[in-house]
Amino acid sequence: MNILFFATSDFAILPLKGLFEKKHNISLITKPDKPKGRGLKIFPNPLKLIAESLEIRVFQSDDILPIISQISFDLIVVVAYGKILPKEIISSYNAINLHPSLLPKYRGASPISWALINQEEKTGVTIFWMDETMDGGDIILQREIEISEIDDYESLSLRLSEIGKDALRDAISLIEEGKAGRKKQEGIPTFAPKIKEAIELDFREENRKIFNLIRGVPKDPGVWIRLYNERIKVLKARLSEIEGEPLKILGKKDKGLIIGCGKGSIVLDLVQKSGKRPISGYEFLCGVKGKNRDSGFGFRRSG
RNA sequence: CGCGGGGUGGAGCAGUGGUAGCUCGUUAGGCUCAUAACCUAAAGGUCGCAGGUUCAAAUCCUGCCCCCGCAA
Repeated sequence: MNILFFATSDFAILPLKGLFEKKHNISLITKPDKPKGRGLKIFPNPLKLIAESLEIRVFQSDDILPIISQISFDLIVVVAYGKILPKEIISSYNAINLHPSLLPKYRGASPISWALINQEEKTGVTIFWMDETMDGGDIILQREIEISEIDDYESLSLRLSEIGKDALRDAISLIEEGKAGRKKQEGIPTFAPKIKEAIELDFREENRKIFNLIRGVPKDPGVWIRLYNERIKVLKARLSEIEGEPLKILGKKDKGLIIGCGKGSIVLDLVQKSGKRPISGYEFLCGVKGKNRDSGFGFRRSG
């Protein structure tokens, strides 16, 4: 099948490879490389690099209408493209979308994060026919997976990307065989807006709630706390049942630091100060001790 | 030229011109009650690299390399 593949983020890498392995004839349309990061340099789009290594045709432009008119294809496939497709395209061609949630739950840009933040027990992927609504089209198929205690944004993204790859291949097979259905979305839609800014954690909250934010928000933009007047990014953490005052250091577990919450506590396994590389909670404590040696912070022996 | 922080013994940090320190770890010993938090002692550093200023530089100046936070 001749497929016009719209995708931009890493989430689409496996699905793209999956279609390639199925010998589909693919053309990739991806967003242009823009200056980003420190120094505003231009970094190559990883998806583009992979497509090029597979000798897939790549088109990079925001102005897609002229591109489409010069390509012949049977189906549009959209996976984490990062832009809304023009209505005239959706209404003129068959277009399907791979979305990492069990629609109609978590329509929008950050379904994986919000499933974790809201402590869902399961999530999944949906392949649906695109229409003018946002993620509201009729469903071809869905696949479910369980969310585990140790899942974080990265691990869940990877797993969803893996089953998304299979689901997409199966959906396209169904379309080729003329067996692809159109099932209306059932249930109350919920929305998963993009998380644009780093989130400051409030340790007066219950540990569970804090933990869900730490695991659910992607590293960019990430979550942080203020400790000893420094902005500390929290990269990895676990739940702990030890009780204590919010933000108080209660102990050490492995290399992590146990911090009290409004209820229960959290083990900070990996943190990062501004301008520094990531370190364990324990390493963080070593430096703090030196700096606050005389300022009465709570690491001194209580006798 | 988007804004900014940093490279100091194994780890995390302090130290802004005059004998290189802290916490942890390590090693040896003591004690044995110790959620990270007992006591004593020891080992361990060409202070990112190269030049310069100075009687004297981790500390000031110049160039280079490397790491990172924010913002977009």
